[in-house]
Amino acid sequence: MKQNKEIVNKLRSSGLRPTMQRIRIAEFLFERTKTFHFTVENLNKIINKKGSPNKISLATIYNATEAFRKAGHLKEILTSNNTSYYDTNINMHHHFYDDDTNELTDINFNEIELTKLPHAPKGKKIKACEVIINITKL
Amino acid sequence: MKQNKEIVNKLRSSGLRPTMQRIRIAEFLFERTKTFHFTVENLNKIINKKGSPNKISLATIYNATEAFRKAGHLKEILTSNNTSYYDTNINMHHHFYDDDTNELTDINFNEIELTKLPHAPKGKKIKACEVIINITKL
DNA sequence: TTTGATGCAAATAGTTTGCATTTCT
DNA sequence: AGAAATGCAAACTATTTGCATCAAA
Repeated sequence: MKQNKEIVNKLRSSGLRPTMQRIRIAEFLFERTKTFHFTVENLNKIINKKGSPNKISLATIYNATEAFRKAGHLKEILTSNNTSYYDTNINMHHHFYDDDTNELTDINFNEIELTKLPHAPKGKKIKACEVIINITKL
Repeated sequence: MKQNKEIVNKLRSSGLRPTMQRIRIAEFLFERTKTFHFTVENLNKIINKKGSPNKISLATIYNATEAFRKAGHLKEILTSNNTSYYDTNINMHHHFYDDDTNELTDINFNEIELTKLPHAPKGKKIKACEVIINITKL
């Protein structure tokens, strides 16, 4: 098996066994400079595209994606349709949501300033905070 | 059929035929002072709870909810799970989303202050702006 | 060697669709 | 009458689960 030290360490240090499948998926997702938005179905098509060596089962792709999300390597994106979207950009950032086309676009976190936030209800703590700006055509 | 003038007018003035089913659903959703958050499945259970006179089919509840949303009487709330949530409060406001229980709670508009916003992409205008604060147990 | 991960298929959840029937205008 | 809405079941899509097998620690 090809040993990609960096990826193996990334997995290992998040408590994930570096299996062949996870390594392959992680290489695809994390060895890139530009942010990548995807659904599991997308990822499956790409990973298992014709000519790929060994197929990775869809269930495993779901598992790996979920494991990466739990480990903080992926962020789940809010949408109004019933499909989970993931984002390789785990930094805090916000989105434009186009009401006409249902498309999401990133907004850098420093383009928005939140100066007042409520307290979390008792027994709870704030984990994340996202702003969604709905846009429509003029 | 019981004739609820106010509800009938509300439907009629949004171009929706005031059918028995729509009137019953609309009465339940809109004749209240407190905001109500729901999924179609929730709404179905409530509308068709034991003892209810005539059953309204699930498909009709989906249709009516979507019709009300299109007419601007309901707002769809973005979440990261794969279920559509609706809100009877169509005014601009924000939400806590409890990652543990999947529950939504309103945050008054004035409890959050946004002091800096990006410009809308060209050809688009900002229509609304919402903040979702994810919370978890301590 | 034991713990966790994978693969497959079957199950489930949420939502949509097709079509005959009914209701509104 | 004509258009639109309803009800039901079947279809569909995204996701999860059960379980036997397999790989990593």
